Amino acid sequence: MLKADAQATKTTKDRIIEAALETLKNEGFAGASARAIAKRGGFNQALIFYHFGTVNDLLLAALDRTSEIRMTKYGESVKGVSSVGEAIEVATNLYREDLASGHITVLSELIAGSLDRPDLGPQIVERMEPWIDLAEEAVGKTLGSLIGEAVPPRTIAYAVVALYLGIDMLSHLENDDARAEAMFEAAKKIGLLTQQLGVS
Amino acid sequence: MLKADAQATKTTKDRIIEAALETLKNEGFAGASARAIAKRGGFNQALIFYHFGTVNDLLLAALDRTSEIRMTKYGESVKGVSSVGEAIEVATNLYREDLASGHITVLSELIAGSLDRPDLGPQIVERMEPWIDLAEEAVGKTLGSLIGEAVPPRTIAYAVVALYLGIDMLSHLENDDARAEAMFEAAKKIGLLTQQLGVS
Amino acid sequence: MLKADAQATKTTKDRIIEAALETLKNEGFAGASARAIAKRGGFNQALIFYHFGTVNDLLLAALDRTSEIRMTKYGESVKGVSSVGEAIEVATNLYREDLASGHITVLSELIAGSLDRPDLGPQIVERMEPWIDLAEEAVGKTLGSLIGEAVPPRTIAYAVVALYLGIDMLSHLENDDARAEAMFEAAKKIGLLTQQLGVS
Amino acid sequence: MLKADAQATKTTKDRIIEAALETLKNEGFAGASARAIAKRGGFNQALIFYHFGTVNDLLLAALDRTSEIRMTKYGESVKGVSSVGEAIEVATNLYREDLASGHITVLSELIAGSLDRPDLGPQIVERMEPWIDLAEEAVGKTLGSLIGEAVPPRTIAYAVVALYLGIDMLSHLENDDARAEAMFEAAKKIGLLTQQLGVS
DNA sequence: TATGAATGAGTTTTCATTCAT
DNA sequence: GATGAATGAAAACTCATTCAT
Repeated sequence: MLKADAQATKTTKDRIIEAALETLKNEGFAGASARAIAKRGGFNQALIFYHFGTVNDLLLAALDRTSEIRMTKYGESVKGVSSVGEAIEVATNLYREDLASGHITVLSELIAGSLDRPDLGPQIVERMEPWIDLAEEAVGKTLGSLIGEAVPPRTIAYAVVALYLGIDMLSHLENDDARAEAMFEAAKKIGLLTQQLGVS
Repeated sequence: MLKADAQATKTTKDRIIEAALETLKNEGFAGASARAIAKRGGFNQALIFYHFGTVNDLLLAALDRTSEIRMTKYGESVKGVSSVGEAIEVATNLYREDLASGHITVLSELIAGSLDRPDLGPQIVERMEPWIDLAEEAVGKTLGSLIGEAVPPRTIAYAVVALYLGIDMLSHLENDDARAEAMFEAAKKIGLLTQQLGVS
Repeated sequence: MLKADAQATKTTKDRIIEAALETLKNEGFAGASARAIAKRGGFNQALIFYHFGTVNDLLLAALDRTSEIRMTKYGESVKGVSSVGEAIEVATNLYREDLASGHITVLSELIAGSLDRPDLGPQIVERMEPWIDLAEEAVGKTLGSLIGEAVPPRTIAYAVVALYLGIDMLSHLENDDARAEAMFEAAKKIGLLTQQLGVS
Repeated sequence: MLKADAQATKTTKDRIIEAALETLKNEGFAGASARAIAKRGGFNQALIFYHFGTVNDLLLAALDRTSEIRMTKYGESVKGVSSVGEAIEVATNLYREDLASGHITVLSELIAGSLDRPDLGPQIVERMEPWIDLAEEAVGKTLGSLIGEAVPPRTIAYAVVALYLGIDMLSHLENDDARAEAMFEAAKKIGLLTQQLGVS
């Protein structure tokens, strides 16, 4: 197997994964059938099964891809954070990117779909862990002693992730990110307040 | 048609709606086919189309039913709230009921499914408005001037709803409400802190 | 449900079963797909699943049908048998009918197919029992003391059934029943011989 | 191409044929797809088409292989036979080997499958001839004048082959060779009887 | 009001086979 | 010789929906 071959393989798998991601973002879990994905990607349905075995496995591969990309960006962004204000700014920017790219939508659609396909559940949980770890790290960095003592950072991280999911769903539902923007603006203000008060 | 007939009709519609809710809770949007609903409810598939026209319309009727029930409880609970601490306690209790009853799951499944069936979207939005109104009312009652001036109550209400959705999804995904409980416990502590600090 | 309804139902199921039998006879187990059966019968594929659930279940229903018809004829024919000569004549006639009607072919195709679909096996075994019982009865009636003491009638019955299966397969394979006829002729002669010798 | 190459080729062809035989024995004709065979043998699907052109041709090659092996053993065993008793003993032993090795199963699965793939039929017939010849030879050696005059040995040979096929199918169907054993025991007794009576 | 029957398009997945390398 | 990739057709089965009764 030459390098050219390997690249060709990767390219096809990539095309399939990308088509799966696009389908998930645009038609949701219930619309992400092999046929729909193949049509969107312009390739033969059977290729999905050749390369991924089952639709479920393709969907998980798509989640992996999306997580990986997201994780890289998140990791970089979190590094420089040290205050609540910065954290909120970073979170806002990341969220905007996520909303635009559809990363969270993919996640929320898969979570919703996991009710119908129970074997998806544990695999999604597994793939979310590093993300929550990262959120926890960021929270730990910025949270002062007062709250930090009262509330474990991991719990806050979890709440942040939950909030992200919820905001993304509502934004998609309303086809409008005005409310999301309002929330981030509010978060900014609250962040400033807490800093002034010295709470954090 | 006598009253008895009308009641019989209502009873059948009720059975169908209940079966739809159960199916939505247990198998998700992707699993809520006419066949699956009819099987769960023990009635003929065709009844769904006779009474509701399409599966989509049944699903919306189910959302109506669930919203109505929830709204009644929420309205009652919100009445007596006047402090942040009380609000958090009430919210915690309501959430526990919601998680147990599956109300929010129905909602989040429908929101996720609305990507695949775009005509669902606006109708869900419409049905969510009163709920957000209620949350806004509760927030307005408890939020002090400081934050209240900085952040519109409706935005906070929106965030609360988003958080609810997200927590419910994660709890279902992990098949474990430990983290949700930890969040509510944390909220309680933060509520106490803010009261002590006089922020709210 | 009126009688007309019941009959209409029965008629459709009948048509499906008959199409399945024809397909099994003409295209074998490997060719008896839902599509092929529906095409032969001139009805919608989905009807098979509506009425029988799975293709396997339809195939078993077809075996039931064929067994039932065969059993009736066999039962009548066996009644009047008392000597080896008569038994062989009856067996010859029955075999000719079976070959013409394809009854045994259906059976042998299903047995062959049961290797691929293991759950078919036990259900075929079950359906064969009464047939072996009948053969045993016939053997018991005609076998004299000499052989009868040495060999249990059921074993001979089993051998007869096995021979039937084998002859049918070979006749179909060669698309020629000359050899089967030669065998029955030979059986006749041997029967006469044994009678002359007083063996049976 | 060197001898080493030729051998390598032969080895691969052998591996494919062996995998085909195993698949036929374990999953039947309907389960003997290129994919299933390749998986069982641990080689690439495409090799089947490279070496044999079509799946059908591989299946026939497998039949050739099995026939060849069987023929060698049968030929050796038949040589020493001279009485009915010996013949039955030899036949019993050969059958036991066949059942264990699956030789007859391969044959009966292909015969059953030939209904679906008519071009298989004549080729199987062709491959069976030498086997029937051998059975005829054995029958000729042991059958006395009395029956021998009345019934052509070839007809008896044919019946023996048919019986073998039928017994093998039933044994596989029931997953139990008790009845086959009972038959051979019975054959032994009948053989003794005929010898005592001087029939053969 | 209710239901069993029916259907055409859809679902996931496997099929035999080809092809470029 | 061998292989990974690719494909169009076919597999079993389900979908939402309609219709006659």
